[in-house]
Amino acid sequence: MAPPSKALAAAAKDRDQDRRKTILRAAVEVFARKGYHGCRIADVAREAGVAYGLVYHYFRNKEELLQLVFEAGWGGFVTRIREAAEGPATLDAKVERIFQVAFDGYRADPRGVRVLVLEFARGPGTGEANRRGAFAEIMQITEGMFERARARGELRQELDPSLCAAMLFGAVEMGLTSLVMGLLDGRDAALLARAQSQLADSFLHGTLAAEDSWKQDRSGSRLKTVKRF
Amino acid sequence: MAPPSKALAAAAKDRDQDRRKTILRAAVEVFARKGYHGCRIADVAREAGVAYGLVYHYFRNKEELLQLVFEAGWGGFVTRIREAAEGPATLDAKVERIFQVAFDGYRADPRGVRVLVLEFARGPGTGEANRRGAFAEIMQITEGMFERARARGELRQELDPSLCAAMLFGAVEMGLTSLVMGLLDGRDAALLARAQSQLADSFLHGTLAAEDSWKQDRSGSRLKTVKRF
DNA sequence: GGTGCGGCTGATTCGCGAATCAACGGGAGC
DNA sequence: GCTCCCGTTGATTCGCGAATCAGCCGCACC
Repeated sequence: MAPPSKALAAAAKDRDQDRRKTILRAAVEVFARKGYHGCRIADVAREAGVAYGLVYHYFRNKEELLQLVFEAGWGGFVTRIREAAEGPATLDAKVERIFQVAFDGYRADPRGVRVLVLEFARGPGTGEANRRGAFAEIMQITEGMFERARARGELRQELDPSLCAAMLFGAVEMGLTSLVMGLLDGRDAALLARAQSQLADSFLHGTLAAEDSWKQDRSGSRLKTVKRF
Repeated sequence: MAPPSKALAAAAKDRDQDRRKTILRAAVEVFARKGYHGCRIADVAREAGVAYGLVYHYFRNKEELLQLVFEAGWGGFVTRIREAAEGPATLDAKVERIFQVAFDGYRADPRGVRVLVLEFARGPGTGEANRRGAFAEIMQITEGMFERARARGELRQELDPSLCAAMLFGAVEMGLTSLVMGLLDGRDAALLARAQSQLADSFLHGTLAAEDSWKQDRSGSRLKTVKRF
């Protein structure tokens, strides 16, 4: 064993990290329940079961708390999305994987996703730049994915990759928003799975380049193909 | 002419309404620029060129200001969406019309749309109930549209109308968010038109029931049609 | 048992901004 | 020209909540 003082220091460090985790967890909880602007530091402290002042012992201020919650959740998400988007798989597999990642995130930590969705891209305040950057980053990754797919002929030639990215994340975000707002029941696992696969499927069959006969059906003028019956 | 006192009263009422309009306009401007929480009443007053206290002469408090901005913008939007969704037109015409309505709104008043998009569906605070209700309302209208379309065979049978509604508004909202966040250049009219038509087109060809041969291609198991090449 | 240290506490301070209100002024009516 | 009314003003009040800080335990070490 190491000298007692060392062992103690290590233990202390562990407890320190535990405290940080506890408080961050509490922050997620409270932000999810009342929103960033709708809660007080006191609420976070109470939720964590610690004294008011201790929050300031571990974190500089309220904004840093939000920032860290944000980074923790978003960072993992971006990593997974990047993995999904940059492999050698086909476009449809990648898109399905992206929906999978998003919904798995929700399954694992609905509160955390709630904070990300609700406080995301929110109006000016410290950290706006960060979040705008985070948003831009993921759009860029996805845009790249669509660009490469288009070059390979997997994506319809006439589609703009950046708009595809916008639409993809629109579908993801609104799907999650429906959960977060309670319009869909997030506890119903079957419903979740169904939503995930349907969103991916609907998205894909609108953007995947056709590989068979009906391709020329739409390669012409795309807009205003109004058909009555 | 009416007696002078009557005429004056009318004129006064007009000026009153003008003031209200001016202040509301200023509020939209300031909310768009700094966000609801990021601005002071003083900012609104300065923008409107009136004294601080006058804002309170015309409006009960800051929240009422946001509420009215919200109602003005959202009310018109809902009305137009309802008109679009409830006519006898085909589903694809309706969907195109919905994108048209959303983008026209942006063209007419980007600031107003920015406030709606950024402050919309935001974390708890007064008016949450209102906004959740507004959100639910438009989802419901759209869901109804998809349900009827499905009954008529215009929508793929296996799709859930409420998820279609979520996806549609996801596409709309994220398209507008891209504009609002500056990822797309909102001043480029051609780009706007292109975005509008592409989003509608991509959405439709993923959800419209196929009317010709390739239908059976996808009416079977929808998920995981991974094709390598 | 004493001592010193550091994690922890929460009453206090401080600043900000929403909301108030007493007074002002300019125009209408006499 | 005088007066009264009311839209308008902005200094002031008030409450809230972020951030501070002066100590208070409890524990390790002696």
